[in-house]
Formats: sequence, C-alpha cells, structure tokens
Amino acid sequence: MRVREETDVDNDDGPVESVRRQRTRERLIDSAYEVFAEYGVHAASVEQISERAGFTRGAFYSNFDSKEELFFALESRENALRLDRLETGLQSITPSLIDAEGNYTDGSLEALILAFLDLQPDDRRWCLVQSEFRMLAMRNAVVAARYLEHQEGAGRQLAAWLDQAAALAHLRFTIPTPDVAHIVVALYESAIQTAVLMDPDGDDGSPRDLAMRTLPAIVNALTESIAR
Amino acid sequence: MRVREETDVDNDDGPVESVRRQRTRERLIDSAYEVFAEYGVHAASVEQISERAGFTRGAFYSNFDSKEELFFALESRENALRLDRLETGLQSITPSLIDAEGNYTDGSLEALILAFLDLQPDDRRWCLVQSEFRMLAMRNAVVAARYLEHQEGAGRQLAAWLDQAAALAHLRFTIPTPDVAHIVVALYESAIQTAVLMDPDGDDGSPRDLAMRTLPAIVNALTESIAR
DNA sequence: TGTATCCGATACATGACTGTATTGGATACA
DNA sequence: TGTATCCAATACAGTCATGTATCGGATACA
Repeated sequence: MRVREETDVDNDDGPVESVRRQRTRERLIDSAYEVFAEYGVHAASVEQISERAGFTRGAFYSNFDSKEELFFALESRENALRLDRLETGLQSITPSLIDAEGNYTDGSLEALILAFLDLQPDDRRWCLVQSEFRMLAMRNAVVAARYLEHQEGAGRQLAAWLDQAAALAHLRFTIPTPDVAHIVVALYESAIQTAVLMDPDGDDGSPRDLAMRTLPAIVNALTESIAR
Repeated sequence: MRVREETDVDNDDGPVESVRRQRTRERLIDSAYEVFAEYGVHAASVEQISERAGFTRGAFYSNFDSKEELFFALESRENALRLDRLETGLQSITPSLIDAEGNYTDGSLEALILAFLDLQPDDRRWCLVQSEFRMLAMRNAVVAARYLEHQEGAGRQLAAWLDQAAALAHLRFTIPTPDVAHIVVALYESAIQTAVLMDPDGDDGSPRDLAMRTLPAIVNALTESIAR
C-alpha cells in the first residue's frame, strides 16, 4: 500500500498524487495539445504523444487509461484556463466605458466588442483542438453534454457582461441578450476558422477581419437607446 | 488494351468508364457518406465502407486509390448537388416578395430569410461530413483551397440573391452584402451544429431555433429603406 | 454460343498501434 | 547512507488495417 510522501499534494481528485506524477501528467497534456492539433485525435498515436513529451508509452499508460482520457484532461485544463481569462478580461475592459466623471462614452459599445475580440488569443492550435472536441461531441451524447455545458457557461458570462455594458451605455438590446451572446460567439468562431483555413501556418492574430468588421455593426444595430 | 464497349459512357474525365463501374463508384460513395458521418474519415476503414456498399476491398481499390480520394469524390458530388439546390431554391422563393400587382410586400425580407432557411435540408449527416472536410482543410492547404472555393461560390450566390431581394423590397444593407451573406451562413452553420450536439440522433429539422429566431432580426436590423 | 475483356473477390505479406506484465533506476525519508 | 516505494522503461503478444498480386465469374459482343 502507498505511504503518503511529504512532497505529495492532495488536491481532492483521487487520493494522493506525487509532484513528480503531476509534472509528468502536465508534460503529457502539453504534448497532446500539440500532437492533437497537428494530426487530430484519431490519427495521433499514444507513442507520438509520449515521445514528444520525452517519455515512452510506459509513462503514458501509467498516467492515463486511454488517449481519450488524456484528451478530456486537456479539454478540462484549457477550458478552465480560458474561462478564467474571459472573466478577468471582461472585468478589465468594462471600466473603459465610463470616464472619470462617471459619464458614459457614446458609441463605445462597439469599441468594447473590439476589445473583447482582442482579448481572445486566436490560437490556431486551440481552434483545431476545439474542433476535434466538437466533432467527438457530435457523435457522442456524453461528450456533447460536456461541450454544451462549457459553451453555455461562457455564453452566460458573456451575456451578463453585455447586459452590464449596455446598461452603462444607456442602451438595451432589441433581442434577448443570450441570443446576442450566441451571435457573438458563433461569428467569432466562424471567423477564427476561416482565418485558419486561409493561412494554415499563420500564428499571427490579424486575420479575424470578418468578426472585427461585422460584429460591432451587428451589436450596434441590435441596440436601442433607453429613454432616461 | 481496353476496347470501348457500347455501354460505355464517356463523360470527359478520364478516358472511358463503363456503366457498371460508375454504379460501383456511386454505391461506394453512398456508403462512404454514411460511414464517414458515423465514425469519421480517419476512424472509418476501407473495409467498413466497402462492406456496407456490398463489396469487398477489392472493389474499392479497383475504383479509388485511397480513402481520401473517395472522400473528395463524395465532397464534389454533394457540393455540386447542394449548390444546384440552393440556386433553384433561391429562384423559387424570390417572386413571393412582390404580389400580383407588382407591389412589394412590406417587411417580407425576414420572411424570405425564413424561407431560405427552410430550403436547407439540415442533414445531420451532411453537417458531420462537412465538419470532417473542414478539419481536413484546416490541416492541409490544398484541401483548404477547395473548401474555400466552394464556400465562396455559395456565398456569392447568396449575396446576389440578398441584393436582389433587398432591391425588390426597396431596402439596402448598411454593411456590404457579402458580409451579410457570411453572417447568414455562419449563424446557420452554428445553429445546425448546435442542433446536432443537442440531439445526436434527431433527423427532424426542427431545432434550428437560434438561426430562425435571430437571423430575421439581424437582417432586418442591417437594412434601411431607400428613399424613392 | 463462344471468347476476350473487365472488374470485383480472395489470399497474402506487411506494418502500425494497442495494452499488459515485468524490470530497474530514481526518489523520499529515516 | 540505507531502504522501501514509486514510476517510467522495456519487452512482448495480439489485433487490425493496409495495399498488392492473383484468380475467377460476369459481361459485352460477334
């Protein structure tokens, strides 16, 4: 039976996990991120992933039961990270809507949308991995539930922020805010995908033109000012 | 050397092709449509595809060089078919914008958008296969060129129709029409994907709610009436 | 009906990936 | 420094898919 080591860290999932083991897992997940993006989940082999992480398959099977489990671990880690970033990012750009005297700056909702778009690191890798996850979800109800849950979480967060920003600007949306959030997300994702398609090697964040051009216009068109 | 048979059909690609061979190819493509949608291009095996078509792998390798070639043949066939359907569909719904006396019916642009959405057979299978193709394209520049070419073709067609419909209704778009077309396509595809995610087995065409709800509102918000 | 050609079926060789069972080096701690 | 435990490396067996080379039945046509 395993005896607890002093360096062990108990973070509530599973009984106990050594730091060494945690590091190995992290490196495997990092590697999986690259390999999955490059070849796809199905085409990637356990050996490729292990090798790129500097291990053999032995290490892999000592830490994960299957390639799919590793993929889910990758998704969990990245989703949590991005949700965090979204939250802090939205908080950081909201204040720019009102100036020092507490007056809202007219027409700046569009500017906020642009700021929001700039928050998103449009990582080619993330787009690919996310697309893989969506495909998996479209064929498996359990995975779909996971996918939709995260998607809705992000959507709610964005909707809440949109409501707050609109209120500050004395505006209101002419369609339900959650729908606006969905539109923003859908157009943003479509734009990222198109960017990846047009420039498969580009890691620069520039070619999100479509979303940058159209989203502010749409959001603007979908608001009306509140009589106060 | 092959001697031309009377039943042969020469349709300009490749020298000559017997009807028997054509039928075999069609059946293999039909089968591939199902199997690719069910398991994905990579997970599907040549044997699965051949078997479901009622052949062995011998037939497959006699007709295609690789699984990928078969996939491209499938895409070509379906893309052509759908582009055709889109064209005739758009033509058939435009006249409903003006009544017998030649007067345009007010506010019916939204109705046309709804009619357009109803045109699209939101096939779960097609969504899956198309997603597979997009993924392949995101990893391969040659495939990407193919994908974008078709996408732009459909976009141009839709944009032209939007312009025509707007003109009949004495409206104009406040952003470039191609952008409007992109928005329509992006939101529509997003809605289909969500529908597949929420109901993996459903073949009924109902849950495109998001697109149905929001697109008319967006298109309406992005138009202004022309002074005449 | 006879025969040449076509085309799909069959058999085989090969390679790749998986998962497990075991080993040996590294690590933590007295 | 000694020792128990851990964890990744290694070796191995088994499965599955691929692609090719060959065979034999079906088809077209005289």
